[in-house]
Amino acid sequence: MQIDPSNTSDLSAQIAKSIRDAIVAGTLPVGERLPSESELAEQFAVSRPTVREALKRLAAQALIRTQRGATGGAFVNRLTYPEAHAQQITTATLLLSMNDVSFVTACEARYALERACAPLAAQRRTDAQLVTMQAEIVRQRDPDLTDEAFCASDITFHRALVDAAHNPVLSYQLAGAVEAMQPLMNMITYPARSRARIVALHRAITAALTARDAAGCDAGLAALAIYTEELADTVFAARAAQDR
Amino acid sequence: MQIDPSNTSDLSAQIAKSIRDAIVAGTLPVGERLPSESELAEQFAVSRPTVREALKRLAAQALIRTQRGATGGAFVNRLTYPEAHAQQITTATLLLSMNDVSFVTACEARYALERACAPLAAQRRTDAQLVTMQAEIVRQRDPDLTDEAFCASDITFHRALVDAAHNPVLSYQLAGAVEAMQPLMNMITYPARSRARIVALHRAITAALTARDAAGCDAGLAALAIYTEELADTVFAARAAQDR
DNA sequence: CCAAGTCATATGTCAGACGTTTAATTGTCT
DNA sequence: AGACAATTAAACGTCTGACATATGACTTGG
Repeated sequence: MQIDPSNTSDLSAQIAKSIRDAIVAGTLPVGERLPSESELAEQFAVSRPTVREALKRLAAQALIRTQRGATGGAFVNRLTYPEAHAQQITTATLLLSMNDVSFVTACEARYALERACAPLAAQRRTDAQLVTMQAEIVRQRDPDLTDEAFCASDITFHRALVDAAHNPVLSYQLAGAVEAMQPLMNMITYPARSRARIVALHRAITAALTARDAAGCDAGLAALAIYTEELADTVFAARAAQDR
Repeated sequence: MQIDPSNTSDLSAQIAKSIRDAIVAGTLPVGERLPSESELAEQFAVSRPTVREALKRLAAQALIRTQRGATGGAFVNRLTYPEAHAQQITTATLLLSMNDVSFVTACEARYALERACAPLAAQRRTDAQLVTMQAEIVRQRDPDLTDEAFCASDITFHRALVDAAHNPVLSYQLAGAVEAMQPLMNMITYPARSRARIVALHRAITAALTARDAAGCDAGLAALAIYTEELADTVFAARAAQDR
């Protein structure tokens, strides 16, 4: 492994890229121990702090993990679903919050993705998912529930719906997207949301899933999407009136 | 901004988390310049290399960008779609390659996601997307095309399909997933794939999109999904026979 | 008033050192 | 001989101080 010595700056980025490429290409398999920091420094002909900066970059992406001690070092990390999921959420959250993504765009994407797994969920849902969803519905009917708790329950409900598809890749993709969008959606729909209506739709979706009714599940999600957009319209109209 | 001084290790991770939280919370808005490395070192009561490691972690996630020179420093970066997209691809690629994701699982997720945007694509596709898709079909009919080039063309085709939904959030989510899964799919379907059949399905999908026929588009994608699974069965059967 | 040179600032990099963690090795005692 | 305790070595985590380099701002001369 060597880097371009002519490029005078950002050595740590070059080294990080070099190692990352080796990992992606499979040259460094999962669990493999990288050379020690001193050895890497010698190989790349840079100082140890520079190597360390490169390793920190990789650690931030969960590509490696480090261990101290005699048999310590940097090891190629197996990227787990929870880790990838966490990265997905932060990235998506920042993307949404920093780019003035309109509410309709986010909402549309969220429900399009969620409806994508409705057929699979209807086919494969287990009792565990149904129990989770029903429990969340019970919680959501409690009038004393704070708005924050209602949101959290909503996320759990939809997470169970996604998990019912029993496809980890879909779960990873969708749950990340849904969770990242939820704060945005809540922020906007808080003032106008009618819990009763939402709970009714949640019940309808759960019932469809119980009956393994893919079309019904899809219809429920579609209705939820429409209702959410209505809410957004109401909120935006109210804001416009207030600004006047 | 302060950190827990009792925790004796992983100071750079703590500092990175602290700054990341400030960015996510909006305390540090986009474009804002962070204090200089020396100032941060003083604030957190650590040395400059430690601060630098923390900053490199954030840079690896595209949360900040650094500039050298007199008015330089670390600035909160606006996360753009291309950046998020690139991160998405590396994460998803590693997740798939490191976790023995079965082909059917990946394939199922990929087509479920792609079908999610079929209705929107049928409704909103512009001539530009149709032109792109038709051009790729022409290229794919060239018998001299290498397997690699055929793959690349396939990605471009499906990317145009996704972009036709005209929802940047969907594009970011889906294109990342599709691109990450493509190598896996190609690796498995290479030996058995019939280009003529694939091109025929691509033509059907493009025709449906031209006619703004959402159901037809969905059907075409469904057929492509089924065909891909058939291919996988063939390949796995052949491998099993070879192993005997 | 403009242009060229100088300066200050901040990042990028290096060298060397010390502390801490951890496991393997060694040594001693039962 | 075997088990437990002390030593040792390897590696990461952090610090100090320094120098190199890029770049905008200031100063100065025409």
